[in-house]
Amino acid sequence: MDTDERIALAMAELLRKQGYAATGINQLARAAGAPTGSLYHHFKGGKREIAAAALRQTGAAYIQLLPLLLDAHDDLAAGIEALFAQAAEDMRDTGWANMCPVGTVTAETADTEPELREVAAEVMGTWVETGSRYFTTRGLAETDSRTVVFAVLSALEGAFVLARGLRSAEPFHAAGRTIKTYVASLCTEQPKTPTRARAQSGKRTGT
Amino acid sequence: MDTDERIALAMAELLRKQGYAATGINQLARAAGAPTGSLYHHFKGGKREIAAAALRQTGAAYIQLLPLLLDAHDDLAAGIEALFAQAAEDMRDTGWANMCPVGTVTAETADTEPELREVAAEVMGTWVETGSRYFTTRGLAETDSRTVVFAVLSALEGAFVLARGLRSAEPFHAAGRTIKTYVASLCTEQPKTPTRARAQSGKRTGT
DNA sequence: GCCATTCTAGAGTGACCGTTCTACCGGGAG
DNA sequence: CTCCCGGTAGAACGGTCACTCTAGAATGGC
Repeated sequence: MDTDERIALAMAELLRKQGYAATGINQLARAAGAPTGSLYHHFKGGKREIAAAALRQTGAAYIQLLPLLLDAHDDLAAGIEALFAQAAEDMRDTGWANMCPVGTVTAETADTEPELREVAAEVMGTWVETGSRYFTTRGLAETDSRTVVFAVLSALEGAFVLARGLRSAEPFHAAGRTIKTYVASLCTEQPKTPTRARAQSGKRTGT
Repeated sequence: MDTDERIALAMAELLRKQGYAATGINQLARAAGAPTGSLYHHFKGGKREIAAAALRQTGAAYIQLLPLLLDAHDDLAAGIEALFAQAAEDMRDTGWANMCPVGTVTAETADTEPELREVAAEVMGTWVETGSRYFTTRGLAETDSRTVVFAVLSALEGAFVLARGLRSAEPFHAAGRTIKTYVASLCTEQPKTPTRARAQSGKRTGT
């Protein structure tokens, strides 16, 4: 694996566990198996640039999970509920540590580190864009797709926080059930096309 | 105002803007208008104890908003949508800075500061308990109340993060609409047949 | 062989961290 | 008056911070 990637990956791991301010460069160096000097050789911008790279890397990886998990379900609403159940399981398996670094970093640095906030906004923007495009391919109207992806992301990020604090999977299940109901209500509103059994995905029209 | 309260209030303000690790004792002393020594006189536990007090204070204040905002609406579902709209407005008015300190601190310290995580869990616990009790008085079944309060809290905390990063109120509106639909479905549904193709008995505004 | 470049390695630097310490102030009790 | 004490004030302390600097090892072209 590329050294840059290894550093960014280690940073992402630390960010989601303890946030940006609490993560030290020396701690990162230890975690990444690289001396301090190497960190600054690969990322001349220092801690901030490493964090930015970590956010971008994580953001790209996370959004891929959406079609990966949802394509397995013909019923979109049920798929979304399963997605939340999966997130809950991951969270529990990692000892309630598996926060999303983008959320953590955004919450603590939006006012103090403008560059990181912009990177976070960029990542979230791709989430919304990619996600709403996917939901459109699953038969939702464009405005509904956007609403659903915002609802899913908000509920996920929030459930991460609640679950992390309470050490309970309940937030995920509640959020999943809620959005499942909403998506189901959208599907029944348009009895035109049943839209069932469709497996094609990944094909995207240029923007 | 009591000095202890003033310190905790200033801490809460800093926590929700920049989190726990990035908030220094000297910065807090400046913000609270008290010298370092006074801080340690009032809170022998230092930074951690002040943060704990801030979380408890904020938590108690926040949960009071729930009945305060929802009692104004006869229609519970509409009230919840209004609650999210209100949160969006506050967020925008404060320059997208108005995070919930409980969420921020939980996200960044759950693994590194066990005492703070426990305080956060205690606060969230009272939110769930108080909130579900309130929803029960509004006519929801007990299990539904619990689901709704978890969904509302998750969506709110998540929308804070998304909105803070994107500087947009859209997450709040999407989350509000979703939960409104869910609550409406709880109020109107007593279906004997699981037919989904049929329109629900209640009226639904398209939006 | 040579040299330049890339990357590793970690000691060094000044600034700031949370915390502790000492000094000081106002006022009630004797 | 003196003594005490809750509270104010900020200097001092050891430690850690992000970052820089210098030196050495590895690599590729000639």
